[in-house]
Amino acid sequence: MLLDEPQKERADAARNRLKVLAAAARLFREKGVDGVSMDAVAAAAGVGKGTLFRRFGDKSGLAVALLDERERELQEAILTGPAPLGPGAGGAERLAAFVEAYVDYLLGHLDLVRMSETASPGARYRIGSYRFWHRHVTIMLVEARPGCDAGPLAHAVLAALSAEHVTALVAEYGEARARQAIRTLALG
Amino acid sequence: MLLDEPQKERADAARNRLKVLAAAARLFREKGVDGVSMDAVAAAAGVGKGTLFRRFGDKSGLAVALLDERERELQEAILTGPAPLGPGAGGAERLAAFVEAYVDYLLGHLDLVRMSETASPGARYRIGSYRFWHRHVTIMLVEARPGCDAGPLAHAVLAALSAEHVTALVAEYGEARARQAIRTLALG
DNA sequence: GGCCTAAGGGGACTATAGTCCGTTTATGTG
DNA sequence: CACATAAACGGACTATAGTCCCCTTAGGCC
Repeated sequence: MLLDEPQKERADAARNRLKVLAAAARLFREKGVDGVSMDAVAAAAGVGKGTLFRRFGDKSGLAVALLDERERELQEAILTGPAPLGPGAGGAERLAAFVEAYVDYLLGHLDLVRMSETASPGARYRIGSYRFWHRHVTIMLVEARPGCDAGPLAHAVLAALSAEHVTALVAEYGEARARQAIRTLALG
Repeated sequence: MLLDEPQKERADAARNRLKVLAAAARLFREKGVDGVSMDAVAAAAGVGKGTLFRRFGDKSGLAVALLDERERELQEAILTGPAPLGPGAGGAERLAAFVEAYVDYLLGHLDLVRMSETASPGARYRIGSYRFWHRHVTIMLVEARPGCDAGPLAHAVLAALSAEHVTALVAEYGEARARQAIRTLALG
């Protein structure tokens, strides 16, 4: 028994998972996130639709899997990286650093994040990483603004960081001004 | 030529429009907004699918049409009603009154608003009423917080009022605390 | 009233997400 | 190595949003 595989995954399953991720990444790059159907992903990966859905649940699950590595980097940086994003700085400063880093991440993968958040109603709030961001922002807010109702306020901050909202801001004001506006928000 | 019908609508078209709205309102009330297909609406109204889509564009268009009357009431109250919602009060006070009134409207029709905002990607920002709310909030912010970047900030306030976000807040904290949190937000 | 035309009507058709279930296969066990 | 079994596979099937285009009809005009 290998210690780094707590949940055993059958060899063919692992192979197919990699084939699907590679095919999906390539298709999305070539044709854009919209304009690629799940059938097309399955065909390009050389697997059946059943396999695709069994493994990733739905279209947003596929997007989440493709974003996974980038998300983990950001989460690592928050948990154990250098200040001000990581531990060591004050709540307000860490919060500002998080928003900055999250916007970088978001603008680099806007379409994919959008797909992960909007594929099904309420999908955004069920993704594991959303709960991570929410928890982090809540803790930073408690430190930065003692006495505020941090839980709901953290949701509001994240609402301004939703792919849907940021997409609209970028379309209306351009990337630079949109970024500045979001930055201002988190500090206010 | 009737003066209150600037765009002439044929008699059969008007009849069918009313039949569809009545059938949709009934079905949504009986079975919930999810769980009613456009086919079902067309069948219940006794019209073809083509007619349904020709008239309302898509599912979010149907939701918008059903919400139209309530929205217009709120818009009237803002434009010509008594203060503090209508003209006469200061920007901060009017903004708070708007948020309060909007949350009332939203919680009363959460599923329908949600459908109008999420039926297609970016739908929310294309609806006429969104632009009305945005314009109003922007003007109130300019008055309440001179020098702020009011346009993007107004979008952020409205992001916290999206059906998706409010649905999540209500699910997590209950209606009373969610309402209080949103109220606090707009003032902060 | 009869005609003409543009708007309206309707249902077959397409595209796509997601489900179901009979078949295949990887892998542990004797 | 043969076998058992649980997991994985895959493609036919369903549900539903939205499109297309041919047919019907309202209503202006003589």
